[in-house]
Amino acid sequence: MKMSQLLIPTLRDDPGEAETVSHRLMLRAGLIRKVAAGIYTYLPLGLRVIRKIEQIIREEMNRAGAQELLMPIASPAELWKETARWDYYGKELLRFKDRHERDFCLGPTHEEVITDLFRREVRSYRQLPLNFYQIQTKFRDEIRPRFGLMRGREFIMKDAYSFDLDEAGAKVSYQNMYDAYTRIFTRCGLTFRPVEADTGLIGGDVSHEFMVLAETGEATVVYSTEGSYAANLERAEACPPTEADTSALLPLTAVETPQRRTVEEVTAFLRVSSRQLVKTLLYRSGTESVAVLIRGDHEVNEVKLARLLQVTDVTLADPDTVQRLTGCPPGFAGPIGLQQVRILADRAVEGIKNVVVGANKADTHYQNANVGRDFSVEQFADLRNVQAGDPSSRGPGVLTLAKGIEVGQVFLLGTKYSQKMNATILDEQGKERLAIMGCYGIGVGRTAAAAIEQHHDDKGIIWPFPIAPFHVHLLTVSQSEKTTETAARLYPELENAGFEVLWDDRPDRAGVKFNDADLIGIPFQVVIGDKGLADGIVEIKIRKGGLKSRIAPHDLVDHLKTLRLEHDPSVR
RNA sequence: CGGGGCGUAGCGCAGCCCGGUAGCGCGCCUGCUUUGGGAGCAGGAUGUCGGAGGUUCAAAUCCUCUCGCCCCGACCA
Repeated sequence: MKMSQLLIPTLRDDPGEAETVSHRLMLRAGLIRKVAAGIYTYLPLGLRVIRKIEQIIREEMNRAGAQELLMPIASPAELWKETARWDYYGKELLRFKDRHERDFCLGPTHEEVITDLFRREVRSYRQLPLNFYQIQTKFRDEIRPRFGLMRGREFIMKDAYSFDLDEAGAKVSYQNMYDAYTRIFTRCGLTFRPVEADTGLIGGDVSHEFMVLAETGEATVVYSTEGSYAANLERAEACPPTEADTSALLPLTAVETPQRRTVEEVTAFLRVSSRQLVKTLLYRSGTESVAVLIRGDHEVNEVKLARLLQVTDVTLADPDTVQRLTGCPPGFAGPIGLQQVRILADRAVEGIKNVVVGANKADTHYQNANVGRDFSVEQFADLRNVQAGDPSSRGPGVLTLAKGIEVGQVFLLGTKYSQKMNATILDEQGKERLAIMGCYGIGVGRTAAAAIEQHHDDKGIIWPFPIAPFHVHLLTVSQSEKTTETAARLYPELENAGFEVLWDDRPDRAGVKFNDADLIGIPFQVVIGDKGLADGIVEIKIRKGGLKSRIAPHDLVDHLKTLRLEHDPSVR
């Protein structure tokens, strides 16, 4: 295509609204424009990238035996009420009424709609397994959309749903999708890592997230230095302490700790290690309050706590609630004499002796408090975030933390939706059985953003070949007839050889074209100008690495074909 | 939801404190020259100064309300 005829509004200055690399470059390279917070138009160049990623997804989903369909964006409240997610989903679900005052929402995900389809249309186990997918616009009214396509409110998602007769079959379907995702992200040129994940609002039993490792990632990934264990921090299991504290129990003593509230202040004041302090945090979930005991150098993992309590979320109690439950202001809560609430504790608290705890009295702590002797704990559980250097809970090695962008997630749902919506099928004995489901999502725009996060330099984007908007950026750097004629001859030759070519035929100066080309990041740049033609050559620059070579025009196509073998895995 | 910041030409910004009727750079349009890493000269167009209300002879500027956007946080006692 000719650049003079495409809307590619590149920007010379960084737009003020963008901070992260991918957001900035997507705006500067003319891929997207914002319409409202978290809502974007995909410009021609951006859409080509999106379509490339979608195509890879389609090919791999089809190869995995999934079938494509397309569900509506708007869905009626009735379906969501069947699963109770009409209430559960909260403000993220964008609701509206039609002209008859009937409730609708914009689909943030499509378990309800697909399960409804399934229960109406599928009767027999003979039709299973089934896997449906769509690539479609989703809407989630996020609390804080940010970073361009990374966390939008409206975004393109590939979602797939599998239906099996039994657990074993569902596991095969799950693994099948796991493998397809691995192929998809590999083909997109991403460095990623599948990690064990929490299931959140979608629900279910088993889940993995596909994380692209990048500093700007919003998720924290935990992985073992030597073993294969990897998990989202929300999920990562902490090992119980291995060494038991064998110290003799010392007598409990109350000490004054005026104005010392935080772990730092109290431990500094009492000159003890933060490992010798046990903090008492009060949490609320719905109507219930619980106290959580955690070692001073650890952090509570609220996802783990919520799962233990079997609720969707927990929040730290506000100061008034703390005052009411403990009789003291925040900073001095402790387990000794604490009434009215259940006391839960992280496993790391179980074996330590002679600890510092709050005294439930302003400006006072206890020293040498001991579990069993001075207070009791209803249940010990894994309730903390793992830390770098902790031993891996499975396999060898210690844990390392890194930031990651979640580009895909797979869930084994079990019967969560089929049960609520009564999606049954007849088995060999003619008995009705609930379908076992799985669901599988990929953020298409986020995948593009993640690719930029991983592949860029200070000049601009460096697209991996398979998802680049074009393969070859043809730059004519003179306006002479000779140059134009050469380009006009090479352009169709390249296209006939299977290259997608963007020809910068604009009457701008060379510098402008070079800078735009580097910004846009098409893998191969071909420079045609009078200087080169006088020597009988055109120039090739590989965007990644910047390697330049000079080549006779009639050898260009063959040479690029050879280069493509190196850069495009799909032609290997 | 809480905190902070920002809304002035397509983009990046100045002007605001101290009121006097809007400016700079880039981009855009015309012409000439130039033409291999963001050209030069000359001429030109473009703003309801986010919106509403108020104060004033006079408001981008002061006051009140409101909308939008960006960033951080959402309580670790």
